[in-house]
Amino acid sequence: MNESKIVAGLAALAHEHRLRIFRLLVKRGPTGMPAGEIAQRVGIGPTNMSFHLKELDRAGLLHATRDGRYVRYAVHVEGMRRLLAYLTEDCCQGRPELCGEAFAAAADVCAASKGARK
Amino acid sequence: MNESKIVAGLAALAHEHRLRIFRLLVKRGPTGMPAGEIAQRVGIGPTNMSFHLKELDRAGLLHATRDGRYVRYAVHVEGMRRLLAYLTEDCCQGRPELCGEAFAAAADVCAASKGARK
DNA sequence: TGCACATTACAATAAGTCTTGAAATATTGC
DNA sequence: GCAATATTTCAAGACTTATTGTAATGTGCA
Repeated sequence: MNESKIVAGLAALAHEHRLRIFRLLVKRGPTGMPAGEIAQRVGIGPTNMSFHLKELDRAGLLHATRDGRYVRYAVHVEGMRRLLAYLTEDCCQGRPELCGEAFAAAADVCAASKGARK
Repeated sequence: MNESKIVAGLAALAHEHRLRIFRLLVKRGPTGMPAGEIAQRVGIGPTNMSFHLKELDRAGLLHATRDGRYVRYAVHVEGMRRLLAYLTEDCCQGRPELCGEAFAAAADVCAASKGARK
């Protein structure tokens, strides 16, 4: 995975409105939500919303599909996964005895989300 | 966890040099590394390095400890964990049947890192 | 076709971030 | 105390990003 793509993904999320958009769509799941409804919930104008959605799309974190006169946006899960993976990759030189319990908490977060799936 | 702290954390990582610094220190583990050595490996000057380390520190992703005439920087694991947790929180309205296998991959990444610990 | 609604593109201004060098601070060993 | 090394602070300039209004595009329906 390309470093600059990861930077783009992080930069896309590093904004109050875009983070809210992203989390809203993470919660919503693959159904997604039309741009206008997102704008209403996040509380910003349509021009500004379009700008931010484009940023998230370009970063590979959302994808857009036209649905009649609406455009629905939904989370792009694979893009999200890559981001999380990149940040934790090769922790402690691959020798976990060096970090001990350091990453246990991080692992547990994800284990919990996995548990919630079934 | 405060939204603006998460934004600060993501913004801190959303930069080529800072992402390299962070990953370098994730790989290194809790031992950390002196600022000068980080600068050398990442290939930027000391002034600029100090600027970026301060950003990561302020965002709660690193912590600094003085070690003689050096200052060692190491990953702040709890800050990192909060960031990852926030992004995946409440996926699919807590009803995983909505996203199906969507987040399995993300969970597996972390499960793998957990597996690597023992 | 023509009107209404949803979204995007463009342009301008405002605001924030990155990089650099020179100077300041902290620590060690003589 | 003084010189050497490590790191940080400060200030200036270049660069990038966010916001806003207005205009354009795309779609559905009468």
